Amino acid sequence: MIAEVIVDVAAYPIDRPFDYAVPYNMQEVIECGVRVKVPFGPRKVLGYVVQLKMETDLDESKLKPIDELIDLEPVLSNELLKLSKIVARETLAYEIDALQVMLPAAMRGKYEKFIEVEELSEIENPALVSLLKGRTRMPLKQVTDPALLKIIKEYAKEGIITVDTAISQRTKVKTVRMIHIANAEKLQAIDETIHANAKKQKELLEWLKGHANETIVVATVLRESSIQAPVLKALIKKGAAIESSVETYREPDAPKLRDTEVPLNLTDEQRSALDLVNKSSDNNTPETFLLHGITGSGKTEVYLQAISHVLKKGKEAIVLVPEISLTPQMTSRFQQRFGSLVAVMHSGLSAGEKYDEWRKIHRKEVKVVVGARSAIFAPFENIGIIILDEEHESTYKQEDNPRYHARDVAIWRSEYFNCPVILGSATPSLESYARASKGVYTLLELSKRAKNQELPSVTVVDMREELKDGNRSMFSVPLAEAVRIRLEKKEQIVLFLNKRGFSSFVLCRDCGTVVQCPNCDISLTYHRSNESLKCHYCGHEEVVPLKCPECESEHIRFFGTGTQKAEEEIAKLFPAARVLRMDVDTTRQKGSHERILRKFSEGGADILLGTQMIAKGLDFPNITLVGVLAADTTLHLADFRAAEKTFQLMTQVSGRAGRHELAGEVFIQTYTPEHYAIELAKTQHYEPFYNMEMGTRKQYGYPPFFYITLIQFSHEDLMKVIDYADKGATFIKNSLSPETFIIGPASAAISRVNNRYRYQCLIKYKKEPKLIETLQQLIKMYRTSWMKDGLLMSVDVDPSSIF
DNA sequence: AGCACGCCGACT
DNA sequence: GTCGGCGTGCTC
Repeated sequence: MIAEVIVDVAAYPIDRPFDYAVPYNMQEVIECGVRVKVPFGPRKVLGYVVQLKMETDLDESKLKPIDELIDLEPVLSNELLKLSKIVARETLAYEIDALQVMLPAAMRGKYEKFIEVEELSEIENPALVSLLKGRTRMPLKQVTDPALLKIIKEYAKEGIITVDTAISQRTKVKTVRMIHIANAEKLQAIDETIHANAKKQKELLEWLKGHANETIVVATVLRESSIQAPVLKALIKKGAAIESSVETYREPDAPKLRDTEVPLNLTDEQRSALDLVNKSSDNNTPETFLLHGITGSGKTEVYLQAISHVLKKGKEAIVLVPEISLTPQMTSRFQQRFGSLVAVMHSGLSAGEKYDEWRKIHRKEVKVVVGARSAIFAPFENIGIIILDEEHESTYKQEDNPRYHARDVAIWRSEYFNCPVILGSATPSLESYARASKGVYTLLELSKRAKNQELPSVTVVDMREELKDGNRSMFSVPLAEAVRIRLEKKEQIVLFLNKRGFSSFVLCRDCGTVVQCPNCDISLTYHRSNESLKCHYCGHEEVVPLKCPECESEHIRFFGTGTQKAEEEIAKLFPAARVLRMDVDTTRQKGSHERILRKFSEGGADILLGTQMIAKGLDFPNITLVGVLAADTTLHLADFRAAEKTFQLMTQVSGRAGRHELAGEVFIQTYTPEHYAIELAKTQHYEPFYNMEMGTRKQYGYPPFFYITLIQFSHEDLMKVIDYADKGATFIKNSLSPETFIIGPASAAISRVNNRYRYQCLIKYKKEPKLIETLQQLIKMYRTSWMKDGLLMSVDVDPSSIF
């Protein structure tokens, strides 16, 4: 028997299956989808069995045998193996990367070299003898002296020492030690053999007698009997109990309320949406629905009941949410409805916890997984529904290899399992809404809020007028007044500012110099906490200059605002207000996210000030005012999705206000109130924005009218990057159809990062059957020759941003 | 990617 | 004379 194995080596010529002989003793147990340890050249590596066969094109006597089976059961189903091939091809990634992304990081191979000595007496070197301490096997990394390494090499040549690579998981299965206590007669018999002096043993034995035939965790036994471990050990030796290790899970410590929530009554709109989804699931059709529901319209309830429906049929469900909204508020709702049938996967879990959640899914102990992007690869084998909440979020696109989009994977899996997909959003991506309009997806509309509350009233404040009136604060007069009123009424306020830190740049008022990063083509950001200037791209950090580095003027000023500065200004304007700041800097610690939100929900603060991360999912009854301090920050990015992102953000943020009994009010401060993304966010009507934005996209040839692929080049040498970018663009031009547009190559928006010059090239196409093949050839040229010259190139099919 | 093999300068 | 520098080439 022969196994095709994809080995854990990400390199161009290795990106294909290698054939291995399956030793006789493995033939009965080996299956596709198990991990194996195989010899590869002079070393041992981890690999995935992707195919079993009886014949090979190679000289069969040259095949090496598989060294070891790492799994007895497949960790990847045939469906996932098939999917990995597609993901690798469509995203132009290595197949090994596509395989690894489907499994928790804990299961990736950890390699450790060991030296093994057959006959210790043959080792004469005293340093090595003392290091071995009588062991015949020790980790090679314990040898630090380079001279000794050389000696080991020599011993290895002579065959006295062998070097062996151990491959293990990064994180092990957690086990607890348990004992099974013998029956009463046996305990009595042992009792009679124990000497009367052994008081502690007698004491423990009495305790054990009270628990005859039971299986108990060792730690519990010791605690409850107040006896030390050695005593128990002695009794185990005498046969009073049998000790064993039992696999267990690391329980994420989030408080779990289970099975306590019941389905809510549905509105007519929710009901008809649910009926359509259930019908498609009953008919086993792989239909994709776009659930377009305004904020507060109760999309989650539709998800919950659609899941209920498929669970009743014995099928499983995957729910994806953006990482940022994977708050306890969201996940506990699923746990309350489905109890212990839910596994949760998010970045806050440790590697071990993620691994445990994965094992629960793999063993079919749960039926629902709620998680971020990578949960789309949950190892279910009978999926009944897949849901992507906030489907427009760019976090569904992975930014490194394999650059897959969870939405594409969801649709592929739904076709395999013949089940529906729900894409849910208040502000769908243009791509999805366009597909729904064309009938590719089925559009479901929720146009009313579930509790019939009014949408909050939105006021756009023109900050140019404020400036003219002499208000140079970051709070306009109307917003400041509104804040003051809420503070008086003891209602809560959310303030949104899409920029962390303090100031965005440092400018000399005499010569106009902006302090730049020495390695990148970008200005430095001022951080108040340690009085430094930082580059957010390469990590460069320097002290704040007191004089302009160009003209030595002392008139240096900080411009732009971040959350840190906003916090200070609030303190000045409203000294009595209690403020909670929530951004990357205040949520770095594990659990701080939850802590801040809990404090706010318990009324521990009046104002929640934050970035992106407060835009979604918050649902607190007492929030009646939302203020967007600067709506323009996302609007002027050099990206075709800038307007869409801004509209989505404004709508999402506004949706935080007045979700319950109290009416909500929203203020949006901007320097460009006439821009349609802001103008139309006022009414929070999606359709007019969609129509407007579609016009722009059509005019400039962007998605959804064209597909796009972005190719980025970078090199330390400006001339070389231009040269290679030209070569690449020319190659693509010559290979693709004449209807396809090649934009560039042109310098990237940030033309230099970390001392590397950046160029990029955009491919726009409507239909391009040869795209993947062409890109494969381009990558081949890059990997076989250009890379050696110091070039870095990346290919991103359907990039989330071209910035 | 690693690792071994192989062919040329500065040291015991 | 040897140790070791990293160029080149292969991995079932």
